[in-house]
Amino acid sequence: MSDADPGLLPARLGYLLKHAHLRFAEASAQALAPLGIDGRELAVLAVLAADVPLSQQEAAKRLGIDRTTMVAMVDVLEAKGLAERRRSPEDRRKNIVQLTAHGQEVLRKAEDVRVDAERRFLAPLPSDEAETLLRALRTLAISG
Amino acid sequence: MSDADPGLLPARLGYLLKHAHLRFAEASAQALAPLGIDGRELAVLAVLAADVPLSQQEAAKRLGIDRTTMVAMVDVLEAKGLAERRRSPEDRRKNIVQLTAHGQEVLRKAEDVRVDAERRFLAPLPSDEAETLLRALRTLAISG
DNA sequence: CAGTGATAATCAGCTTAACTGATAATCAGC
DNA sequence: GCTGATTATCAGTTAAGCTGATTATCACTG
Repeated sequence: MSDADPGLLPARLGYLLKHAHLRFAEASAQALAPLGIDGRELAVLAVLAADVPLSQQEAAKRLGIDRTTMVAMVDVLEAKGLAERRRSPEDRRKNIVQLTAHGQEVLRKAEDVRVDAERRFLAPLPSDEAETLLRALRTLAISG
Repeated sequence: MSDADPGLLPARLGYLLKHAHLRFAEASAQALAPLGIDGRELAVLAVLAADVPLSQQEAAKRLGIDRTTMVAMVDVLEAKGLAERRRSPEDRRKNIVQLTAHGQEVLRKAEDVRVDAERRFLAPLPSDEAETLLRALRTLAISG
């Protein structure tokens, strides 16, 4: 979606949140493209890298995404050789999903890329304003 | 999409922007529901209420949405009796879209509802923080 | 004033990201 | 060993947006 003419819209909170997100998502996607993943895949990789190995449904819950969406995400991560399913020995209904060595490597690089993309995206703001933005978003996004 | 467990995610800008937007969109949709419109329709109504009458494509540009999306939006607004198409006398390719009396009435009420929904959504923030948030979002969303 | 190219609205169809609901395998408790 | 819950999966649906083609109209050029 392209950007609107400036007019009455900049006053609308919904518009601002939506377009700030769209802009960041685009910047982030561009930055991650050389690594062959997108922002959603990075988020899944990061969650799967938790100290404790997670089943698909546990990982989905941590990410706030649907169980069926997680199936598709793991499908693509597996196809890219970044993660692997294996049946849990204790509960054979569960798939434990773990990063491959390659997946860990990509995650490491991708986190650097993400941090840098966030820094660049926030660069137009004075640093105290950027901090306040993050704090406010945390309040609003996380059961605020 | 439901919310995630708090964990490493709150640090991620993309996650915060996305979920802040989702939360507000939901609150806004609920608040507007009694008026029979959603946030996108309200935005279109507001743009169409501009002093100068607009063609579909002009309105679409101001909103930053696609021309074909605007066709569908005007379809539903017309079906709800909130707006009307008429051929422009000067350029018969263009549809001038104008609010009906009912559309203006709904717009007036809906703007009050929106302002109130924004106020309530931002209520968890100290007021200086809310102001900074809006300023920062404006910078980031509008060609920042 | 006929012909050519651009522009406005529309339509059909595609894409993406999410969802719901159903199914098969497995587990836990009685 | 049954019965009911839970896991992953699949099929199909929804929503918002897009692209590309079509039709009508306009503006310009010769």
